[in-house]
Amino acid sequence: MIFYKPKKLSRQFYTRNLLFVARDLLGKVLVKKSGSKILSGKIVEVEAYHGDYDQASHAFKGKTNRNEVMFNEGGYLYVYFTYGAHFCANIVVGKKDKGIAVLIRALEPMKSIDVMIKNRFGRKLIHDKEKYNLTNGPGKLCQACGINRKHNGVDLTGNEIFILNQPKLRSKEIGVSKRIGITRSVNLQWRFFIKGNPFVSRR
DNA sequence: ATCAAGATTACCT
DNA sequence: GGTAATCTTGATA
Repeated sequence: MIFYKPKKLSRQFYTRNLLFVARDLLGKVLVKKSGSKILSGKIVEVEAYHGDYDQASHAFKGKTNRNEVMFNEGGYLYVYFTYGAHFCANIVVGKKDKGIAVLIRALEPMKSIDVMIKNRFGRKLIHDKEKYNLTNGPGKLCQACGINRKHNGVDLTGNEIFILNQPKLRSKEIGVSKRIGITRSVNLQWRFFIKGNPFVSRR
């Protein structure tokens, strides 16, 4: 039996090439401390956004009040509010002032699932299949984990929110597609997901 | 000051 | 598969 001791991802992990970081984030474990509880989930779906030549990126038109965290160096959390209702969480990637990030689109819940259920629905699960509706979307996973505007700019090398390393996936385990819900730069194949995972937002 | 768009979701047929 | 809900933001005047 081989034991794999998960270690927190370092600054160095995040400051690499965007598409490498995006793919490598699949299978890693997002951890958020919430009072005495520790919430966690495996990252099963992500999308890459680049500030320079990607018109779908919030950073494409340069730095604004909303997106300024995207211009940090890699390893910070960029959280934005959209459609009057939802927060979405991104991992800032690359060097300072680049405006590069990876959107976390879906998690497979692991720890404190009871808290996620309460955050999402305010009640216990009625149908067993509802567990697949907890964190299978960028807004849903933020609601489940209690991620909101006050987490914008959090340093992922700190202790409040961080990501644990896991063994790298084989490329045959990773699916690739166009990104979802955008209207510009739609042809970039910058969505990555774990093939066959039931918590991915769209099958 | 006003306005249109939005990296979504839930609910409808 | 279609669409209403809801409000912040950035752009324009």
